[in-house]
Amino acid sequence: MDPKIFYEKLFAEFGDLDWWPMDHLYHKENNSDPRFEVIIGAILTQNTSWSNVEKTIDKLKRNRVLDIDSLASLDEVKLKDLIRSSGFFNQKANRLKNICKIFKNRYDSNLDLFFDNKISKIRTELLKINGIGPETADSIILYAGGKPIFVVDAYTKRVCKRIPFPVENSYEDIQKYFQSNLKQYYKGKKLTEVYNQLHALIVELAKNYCKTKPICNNCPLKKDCSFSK
DNA sequence: GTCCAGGGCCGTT
DNA sequence: AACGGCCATGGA
Repeated sequence: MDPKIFYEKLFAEFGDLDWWPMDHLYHKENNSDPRFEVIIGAILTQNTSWSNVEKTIDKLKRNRVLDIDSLASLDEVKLKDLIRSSGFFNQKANRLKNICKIFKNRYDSNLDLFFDNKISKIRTELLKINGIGPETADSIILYAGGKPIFVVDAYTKRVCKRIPFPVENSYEDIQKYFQSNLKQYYKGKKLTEVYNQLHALIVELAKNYCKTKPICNNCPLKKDCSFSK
């Protein structure tokens, strides 16, 4: 299936989502850096529903520790308790503290310094950090850094396998496939928005139709998909 | 009670 | 390189 048709059919079904997983965070009164909230959210939401993460983010805010320096120095046992609702709290607490220490020590707690680099350098840097794999790194680059990179998640892989698209089911291959195609089709448009939008559309598709147990009946891609046949 | 959620790490083959 | 076990809570 042509990625452009794919994009357009999903857009026709779900519309302009202007989807941003941490959207609500931007409209609440708080004096913290929204980019940092995105980074923390990206770690916390690993294999975890966002509703569970919201509780944690709110808790961190209420305790006024949702900033690099506070989390870097916060007692780990206390942190585990604060993030409990996000699951995997032992490893996540450890990883969060480690990440904050890195931003504090290497970038003087200044995210401008960190994001003021080329995407490839930022990505390499992120992937070296314990607890940050490809999807988390790319989410941080796209949503916190506002830089154009296409995020591949479990939903994307599932959909790619079922349609199917002519790519191997590896992260990098799928990412390159969509990036090169979308770049070509949407010259002139802001790639950050295109990648953001397509990811949002895929999530909607996967949540509503392309579930673990797919509901193919009214799927907008029924005619294009080989899975249900 | 069971399933699943927008992963990543580590040990084993 | 690929795969399985593991980590943990909360909502459907």
